[in-house]
Amino acid sequence: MDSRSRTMKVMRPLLHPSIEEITVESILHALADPVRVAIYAGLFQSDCAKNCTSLLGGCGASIPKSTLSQHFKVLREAGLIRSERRGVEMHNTTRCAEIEARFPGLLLAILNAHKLQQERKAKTAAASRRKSNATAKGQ
Amino acid sequence: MDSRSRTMKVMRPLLHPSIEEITVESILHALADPVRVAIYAGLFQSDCAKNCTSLLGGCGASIPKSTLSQHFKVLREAGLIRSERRGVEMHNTTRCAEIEARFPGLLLAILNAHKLQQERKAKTAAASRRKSNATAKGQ
DNA sequence: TCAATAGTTCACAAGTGCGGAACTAGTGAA
DNA sequence: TTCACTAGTTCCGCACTTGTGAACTATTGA
Repeated sequence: MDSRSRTMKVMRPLLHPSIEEITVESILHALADPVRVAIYAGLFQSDCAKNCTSLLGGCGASIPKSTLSQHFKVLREAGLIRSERRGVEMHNTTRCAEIEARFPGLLLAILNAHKLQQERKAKTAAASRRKSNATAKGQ
Repeated sequence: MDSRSRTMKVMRPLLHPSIEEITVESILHALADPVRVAIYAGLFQSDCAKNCTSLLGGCGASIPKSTLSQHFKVLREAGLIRSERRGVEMHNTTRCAEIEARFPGLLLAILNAHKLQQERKAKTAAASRRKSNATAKGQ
């Protein structure tokens, strides 16, 4: 028995569920978080190349890396992404082809709805910005 | 000031978000629970008539009514259903037309994925039942 | 007015999630 | 080999969320 084995935190190998193990519930739960949909949408667009920190900037707010690590874990264990070490950093890819085969249309519908919501949010934000600028000038 | 007003629990009117207030996240969160998708799928199929207890039987396990009430509340406040009192019981209807207009294809994709998963589950359950029957006969 | 039925609210236990600190793991330079 | 650096994970305390029984509201029909 290794004397370190009790206290030592060994990094477990990353878990990826097989396609049969993936459930609708876990997919919906994973994508029910604004940060995680944003991560997933980003991954989906620029497929095949994203590590955690490159998304840190893109997601807007500064998210602690422990939190980000958790988010990636949730996405991974829901079967949405595949992560593998590439040297010092992580390489994340979507498993959208597999999921599309199992649950046709699901991911595209969610991502599309998310996009629509973002566009709408951007539009209303721009409108309220214009409005507050106008009142500022007015004063 | 009503003397009862402090201790008395007044039943608040049921909250229904307007269509603009409905978010993808809240929809996904609401449907990420196996009981709630089952409720929603049941409502969707036999549209325009379901009260809480009629779903109690359909959902399989015996769910406490306080829990069921919470589930309906989550669905309602996510904008997925509309509830109104009809005498002593509750009348729940889906708001699928509204949501379809706002997020096209989302609900159908989720419900379809859920159906696929249920069918698959039923099939594997039947297969394992057959198998255990065969071994029981064998002994 | 009272009993029955349907559903809600409350309180609390149990579970889940966030984020800082401490860690592992890989790399490249001295 | 050793050291510093970077990328990400694990642990743990604390806050928030969820499930459930008990007590309640609301409505109906006798």
